[in-house]
Amino acid sequence: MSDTGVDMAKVTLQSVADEVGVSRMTVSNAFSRPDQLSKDLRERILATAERLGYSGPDPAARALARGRTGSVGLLLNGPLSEAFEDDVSAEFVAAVADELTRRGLALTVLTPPQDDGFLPARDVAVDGALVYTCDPDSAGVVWLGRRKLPVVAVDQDLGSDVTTIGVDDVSGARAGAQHLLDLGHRRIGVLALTEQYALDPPNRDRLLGWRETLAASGVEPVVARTTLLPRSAALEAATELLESSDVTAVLCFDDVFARAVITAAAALGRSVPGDLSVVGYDDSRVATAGVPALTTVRQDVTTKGHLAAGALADLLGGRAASSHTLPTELVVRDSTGPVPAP
Amino acid sequence: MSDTGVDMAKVTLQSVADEVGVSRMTVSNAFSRPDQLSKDLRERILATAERLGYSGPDPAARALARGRTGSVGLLLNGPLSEAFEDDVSAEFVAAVADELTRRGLALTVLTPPQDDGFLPARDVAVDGALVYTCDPDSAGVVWLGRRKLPVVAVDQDLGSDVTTIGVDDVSGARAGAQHLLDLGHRRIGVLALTEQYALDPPNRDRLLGWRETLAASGVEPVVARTTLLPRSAALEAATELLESSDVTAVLCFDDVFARAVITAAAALGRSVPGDLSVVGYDDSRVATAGVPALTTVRQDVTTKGHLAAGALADLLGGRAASSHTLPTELVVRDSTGPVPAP
DNA sequence: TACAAGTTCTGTACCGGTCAAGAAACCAGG
DNA sequence: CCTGGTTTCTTGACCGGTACAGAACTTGTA
Repeated sequence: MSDTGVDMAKVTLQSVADEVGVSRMTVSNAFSRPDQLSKDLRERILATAERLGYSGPDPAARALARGRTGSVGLLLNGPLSEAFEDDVSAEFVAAVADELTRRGLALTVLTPPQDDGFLPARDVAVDGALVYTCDPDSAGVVWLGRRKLPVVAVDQDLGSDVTTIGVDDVSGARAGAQHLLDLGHRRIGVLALTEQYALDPPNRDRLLGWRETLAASGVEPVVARTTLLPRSAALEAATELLESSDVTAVLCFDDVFARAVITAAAALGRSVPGDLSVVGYDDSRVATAGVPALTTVRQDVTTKGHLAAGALADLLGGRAASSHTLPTELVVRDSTGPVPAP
Repeated sequence: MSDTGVDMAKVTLQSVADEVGVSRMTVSNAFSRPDQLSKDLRERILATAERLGYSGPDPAARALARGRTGSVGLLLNGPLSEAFEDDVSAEFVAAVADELTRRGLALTVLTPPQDDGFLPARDVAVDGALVYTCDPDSAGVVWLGRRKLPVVAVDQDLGSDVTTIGVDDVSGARAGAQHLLDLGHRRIGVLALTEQYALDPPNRDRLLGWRETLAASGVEPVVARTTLLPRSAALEAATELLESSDVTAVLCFDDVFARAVITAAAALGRSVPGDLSVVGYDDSRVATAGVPALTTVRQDVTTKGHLAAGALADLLGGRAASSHTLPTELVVRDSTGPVPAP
């Protein structure tokens, strides 16, 4: 009966089964559980399927029947541009995707809702999700909770019952601050994220670490705040910080901000590290890409991504997943030096 | 009967319906088509659902019943690291995700297969896919075809029946080459991707544009090849190019390579643009981030992403989608200058 | 030779929704 | 009071598979 091969009507498991003359279940097994039928019959079924233009079990139907989709969500806050255009986030996403693939899972980006009634965190089929520095009260996080999906939190706290992968930012920040103190700096500036990120753990913890350590030496930092985007914002904030205060060193939320401070300093005729010391954070690409190479606090973002993806995969596989706090390490390069002579 | 609110047994549409005393379909409408029932009843249903801990229709089941998942795939080649850690790709992905969200769609990254039998392009439920510079013969592309999914090709050719969003790289490359010729350069080097990317349209077209234009003036370029990763590869290739030839200018596949050439030149005691002219491509962040600012060929990656996502969304919505070839524009900055005196 | 232990394949019961058409109640106009 | 158009809710079929418990045949083995 079957003719051309590429057909007009929809080709389903059933149609292949009818054509071969076996039960639907057997065809299903031919695709999904090869050990359940004879090699001979299986090949016959696969050949017929090929001829009929059947491309294998429909993923959506399979997802419903099996109860899992083969894809996990990644919940990000803010505009995607922030996540993808930032070196550190991008590296994290890449690491997550790599590890997930290795575990047999795809990655679905659960974008924050925009205009209409479509809310990925509520409406897209995923087996679980990674929550990356999101507001715990945001719609996305709340819906994932309602759906009772397995979740792994990254760089944030979602409660003690949620597996969490984090970085010891407080220690990292402390090390950076102590480094400046050791070099003799006492008038120290800080370039952090705006209040809007007050609860964002990285921002909060780094600020905390700096403040604690500086306070222990009786230093009260001059705090300037800015946003990740637009990129020009950091430069403006840095310029203002340098113009309005007489700090001899600046601790920055990340390496990009550190570069902005260096650029701003240069524009004001001050050189780094001669006239001003600058400490970055992350040890991302830009830390070593420019001149001078940045003194910064290194965190292993790729490992963070691997661990997070692995933990979620474990959870989905019914295995236990443990939380981790990754260490940080001060890397001293060329952007910091002793206090300039008065 | 219902007690605590958070229940043990699975809560389905049916259980909510039973509790309220209406048909299952009515509950479905309460969530998916509010205009199909009285406001009063709808509120009662929603309240009951809330109390029972029902978080709305199951996405997987809905996907099967409706025939669409609400998510589209993005097929990338090579390791994800290449896609996400490259500024240009990252910007593209961000633009795609932004536009998709606006259109009520989520984005699923269809990673290339690794070890086991899991192949996202075949096994993950999506409504359509974006194919971004992939080998047309790769498993991923082939499976998307078998599944007869709506597809939009980006920066590559998948046949005339496939909607394609591309960039006029040939013209862009021509402009870059002509610029060097106009400055008087005759010994010109080229830093392209390795043969493995021979069929990659951007690489192919840029090479073509350079060659054509240079040939028209009787110039045969010195071709060096390298890979995107590891990043150090470009620096090595650039160094070798400069050491083994006496080119006075180099045309680069992208801005990152251009920076590598400049760094290599500096290490060899040659300054840009005094001793050597360098032309980048893309006008990405690194083009203006360092010194000197790069003369480069600008392409609008964000628009490319918006167009691609929009075209796919149109296709899924049953609308026609048209192909586009985006223009390029030579941006002359500080990395090119006249031929140095002999 | 006969019984426990594989293989192979089949039946039936879901998975949790949505669609399209129909029935019941409601309302206005003639 | 009857007719036709709405609004509101229900009915049955279907989306395209998978899980699990047998049934029918082979085998190994005592």
